[in-house]
Amino acid sequence: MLSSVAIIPPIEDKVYDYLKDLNEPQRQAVEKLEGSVLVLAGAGTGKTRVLTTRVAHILTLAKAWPSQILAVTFTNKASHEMRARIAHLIGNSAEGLWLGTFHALSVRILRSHAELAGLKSNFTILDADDQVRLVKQILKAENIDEKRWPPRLIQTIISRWKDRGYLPHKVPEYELSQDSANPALTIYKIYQERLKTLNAVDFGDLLLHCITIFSAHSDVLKRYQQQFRYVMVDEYQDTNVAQYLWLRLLAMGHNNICCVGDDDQSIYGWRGAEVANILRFEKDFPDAVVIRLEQNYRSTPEILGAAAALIAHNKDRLGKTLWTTQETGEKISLYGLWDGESEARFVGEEIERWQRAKESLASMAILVRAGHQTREFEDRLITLAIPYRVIGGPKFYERMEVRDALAYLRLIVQPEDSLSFERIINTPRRGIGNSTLQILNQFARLEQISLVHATGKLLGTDELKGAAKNSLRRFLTDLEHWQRCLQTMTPAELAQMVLDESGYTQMWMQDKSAEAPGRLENLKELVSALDEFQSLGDFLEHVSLVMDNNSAAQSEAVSIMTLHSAKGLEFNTVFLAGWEEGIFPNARSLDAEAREGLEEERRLAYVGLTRARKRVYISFVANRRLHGLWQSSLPSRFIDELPKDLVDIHTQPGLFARRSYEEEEQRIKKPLHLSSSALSPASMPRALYQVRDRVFHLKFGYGQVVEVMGDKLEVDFEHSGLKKVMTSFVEKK
DNA sequence: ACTAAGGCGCTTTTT
DNA sequence: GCGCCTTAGT
Repeated sequence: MLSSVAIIPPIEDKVYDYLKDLNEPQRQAVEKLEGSVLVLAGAGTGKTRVLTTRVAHILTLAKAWPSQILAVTFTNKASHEMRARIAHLIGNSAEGLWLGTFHALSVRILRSHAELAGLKSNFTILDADDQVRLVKQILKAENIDEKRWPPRLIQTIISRWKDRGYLPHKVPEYELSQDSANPALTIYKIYQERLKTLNAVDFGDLLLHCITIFSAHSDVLKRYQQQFRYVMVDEYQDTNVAQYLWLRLLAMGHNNICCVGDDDQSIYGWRGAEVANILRFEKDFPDAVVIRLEQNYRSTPEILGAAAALIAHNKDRLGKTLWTTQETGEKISLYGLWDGESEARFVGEEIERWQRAKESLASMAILVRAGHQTREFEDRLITLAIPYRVIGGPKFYERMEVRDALAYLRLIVQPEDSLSFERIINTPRRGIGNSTLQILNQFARLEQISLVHATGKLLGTDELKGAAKNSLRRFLTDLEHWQRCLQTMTPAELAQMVLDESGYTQMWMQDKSAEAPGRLENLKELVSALDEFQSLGDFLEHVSLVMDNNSAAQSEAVSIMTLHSAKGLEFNTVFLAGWEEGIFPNARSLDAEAREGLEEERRLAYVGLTRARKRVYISFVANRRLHGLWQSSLPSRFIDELPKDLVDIHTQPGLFARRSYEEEEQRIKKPLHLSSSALSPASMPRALYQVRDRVFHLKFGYGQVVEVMGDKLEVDFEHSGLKKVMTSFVEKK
């Protein structure tokens, strides 16, 4: 397992060149190799550079072999980037590094000790979609009302528990007290059992199984602890508890751990990330040294000043102040507009303006809070014939036809994978309907065997009737045939054959819909992607872990994406659109845990601002169509948090003349903003409200009318409780 | 077993 | 406004 690659002896006068290019704190972070180090790296301060240089430094000083370095990232993209940059610094002597995402590294460990977790080493990795389907099955089997307990919700609860390191028997009491009827824990237990029979794991399990193995088998743990002399972690603010535990266990041997992160850019709390991990670092690692990287190499002083003032409103932060030697630049441009359409038109015009000024389209980005907001901008850019790309859209491996094809392949490699069986047993149509599937499922459950196995057994009985029986027999014969070909054919050949023989290709060829040609195209692409792999197994693992977006960098195009996907990127010109209360900060983030939610939204705003090198536009509108209904909206409170002297306001005073958000709430009776004018779509004839009506409010979210008092309503909001609101601020749903 | 129509819900997303 | 998912109807 240890790499046998020799370290190339350093050429004396070239050795430390890489240190000369670093600023003082960066150099400290690179040279402080022993003990625990937390590098607080603000946006644009060169954190990737520090990490890669550090790895290079360890290897150059021959402090460790590549295989003794564990470098963990959060995304595949980041780990590829890091690998490339290390290779650039020191050449191929970096081969053998344990560099990858938490999940990829966990798979590597888990495959070699699968039996200790009750798995076979060819286990499948389920994605979120598979998980939901599994939960759904369990809900059905347990006769639990799917309306009351949506599978999606249960899946999220289970995943959050896993994020925090809770196996079913470890879920603490207080987690359950909320609703005594909450079936999540019951489902969780069954879910884990089902995973075992499926010889499958979900993403959370990858970490948890490792932790369990390490805790139960000290010899295994010790081996890894001795191996990893130096541990490095990128984006530490995004780690969850399970990842923290995993790291601690592995780093405890030599106690040389270096975590790089930025608490101000922690935006994945809703996914289980714990800012607390970074806030507590000094307590968790007692001898810890904290190094702050505060010199920013990206943005103008105006942008940094605005970002700093904004983020200063957060309480839970370690605090740092970004500075730059850059010359004065442009102020933040703030635009208030009438509605979403005019906002899109405005952004389009500015893009054209900068394009004429010889700015590259690729250096511009439109950042929005939620995915659905991209559409208005897409529409506009299409009419203007400005090339654009939407980042983070539907991914190749998430497309229906690709998932179907993968299900076939997974079933061949791992016949226990009953989820895949169910997915494709009637795709294309084979006359296997719900009733047949029910019989199979019942039998499989009873006998504790896989669906494939159950099908085989049932074919020898009279349980199954004519047509269904025949096509099932046919399917099993095909499957066996394909399995035999595993040895003799290349993965690509096999896949092509499977798609043809199963009738799947034909199914799409006969389909007259507009998407069909594209789907066939995708299937072709899938087959050709297989060419690069030695075995089907290798490929399937690649797919489940490395859901690479593969959006080949089309050169000249404006980027449109959510603020979340923008983290880590930078652009000359950044348009921050839709800065309105309820949208950004988003209403749903506010109601759950008001302060934490708001602070995370503010960090998102901070991430947005700090993406820009030269200039930032912020825009908000007075009227927005949301869920098909017109809503009047207030400018985001974040706008008030920007220093007035760094902002150019291009807006009628009426649209912006507002002191503070709280004041506005008080004065809600005579709102100043334009939407109260008679021309506003929001003031068009309004539905009369009745008790028990379901309503939506931009700030408070969804709720039910409790009392109607003229133009005021008392509403019981789902997350914010009882509130009195004006009818003009809610919409009937 | 399959299709068409109606209801509901609706932030962010990587692994 | 739209897409997904369930249900009812053939």
